[in-house]
Amino acid sequence: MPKIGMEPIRRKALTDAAIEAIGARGTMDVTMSDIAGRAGVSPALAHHYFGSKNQLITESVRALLRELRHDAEHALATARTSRARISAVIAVSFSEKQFSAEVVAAWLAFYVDAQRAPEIRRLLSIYARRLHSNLMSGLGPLAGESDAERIAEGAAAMIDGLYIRKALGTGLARYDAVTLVEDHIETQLLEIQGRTV
Amino acid sequence: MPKIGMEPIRRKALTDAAIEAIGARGTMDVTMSDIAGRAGVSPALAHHYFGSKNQLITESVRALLRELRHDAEHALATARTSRARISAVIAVSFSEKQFSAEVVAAWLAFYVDAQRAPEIRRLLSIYARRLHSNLMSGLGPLAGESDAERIAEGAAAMIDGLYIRKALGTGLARYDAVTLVEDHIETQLLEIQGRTV
DNA sequence: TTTTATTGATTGATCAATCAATCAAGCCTA
DNA sequence: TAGGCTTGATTGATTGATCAATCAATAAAA
Repeated sequence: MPKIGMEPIRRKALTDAAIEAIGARGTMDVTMSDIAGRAGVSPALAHHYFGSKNQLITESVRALLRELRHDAEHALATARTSRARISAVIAVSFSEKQFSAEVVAAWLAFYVDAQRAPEIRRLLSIYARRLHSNLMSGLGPLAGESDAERIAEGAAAMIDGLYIRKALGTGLARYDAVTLVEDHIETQLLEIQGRTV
Repeated sequence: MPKIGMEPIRRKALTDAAIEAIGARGTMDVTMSDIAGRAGVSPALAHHYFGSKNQLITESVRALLRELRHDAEHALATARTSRARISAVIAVSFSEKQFSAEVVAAWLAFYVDAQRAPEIRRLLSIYARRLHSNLMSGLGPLAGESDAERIAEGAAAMIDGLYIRKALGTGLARYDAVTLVEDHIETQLLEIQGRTV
């Protein structure tokens, strides 16, 4: 059984399993046993590779963020206009993968864990800044500095809020969520035009 | 020491202490010891009055929501116009008390706990519906049915999102948060007027 | 003396973390 | 190329700490 070069395979399986477990329970309090079981290994092996539960969790968040960044970069790369960039950012935020009940639940759990673990907080702050700057990359050319900032801030808050509501089960469907954010931005941009024309 | 009629006093002290403890740690994993200590009693007494940790937590959420409803009702009662009703709802959501780091952290922790405890989920759903209907009480007279619904949905999501960001420490100040939501609603209402006039 | 308030001590369960032991692959050397 | 040596992979069992929950006991009203 023991083949060489297992490390990267096990690490990936374990971080995936951690997000899966946290998403399924909707809470941070999953056991190493549960996570390891989902990854098909013993709890002891998880400790062997990650040293502690905390480090496994941190690596899992890092992996989730990496994936999200990858998706965002890809979506932005294929957008031709500023307006299209904005829509791309929104579409990624509400993509099937990211807006699933499981991932949203894990996401929310991580937000709470950030209160305790500074490294998690740091990672989530990076996500918040990235969402903001991605929105700004589309809004910048379409509005003045302060207007763009304000619109981005509102849109980002709305996106996060729609996530929470999804986690609670009272949330909107993906399509409606996208429409709501798009409408907010569209209306704000229209109002700016009306002001200058 | 043992005086008669202590029960209501202890219950209040314990639910207050629970929110305080959860807010301070930013997590649901506070011990009965910690909560009881803050209330100045022994852990055993907390069990005596509430039966279990779960019930104490549930009662604490109920108390928090009761307070929020009370504030909202009071603010709405003194609002003269529809527009003032909207502002009143926003003002309560971002009142000094509700938007403090501690309460926001507790709030977020409860959202996560809702995944596990159906009763908590039920209570938070009630809050979400109430926020929505409070907003609608002001928006209803100012816009058509479907427009009002849409604007309320967006505003509610934005409010929740601003809460999350506050919890993460990257959030806006109270004044800026209020301004952002007010601006969203104002701009949406203007756009509707422009459409019909 | 019955009832209410209150606690210290104990129990039992749950877990993260550690450790010693096993097992198989490559690798070196005679 | 056969036989040992090393190293990475893996686990079962154990430890130690933490807590919720229980209980028996005490103390003061009424």
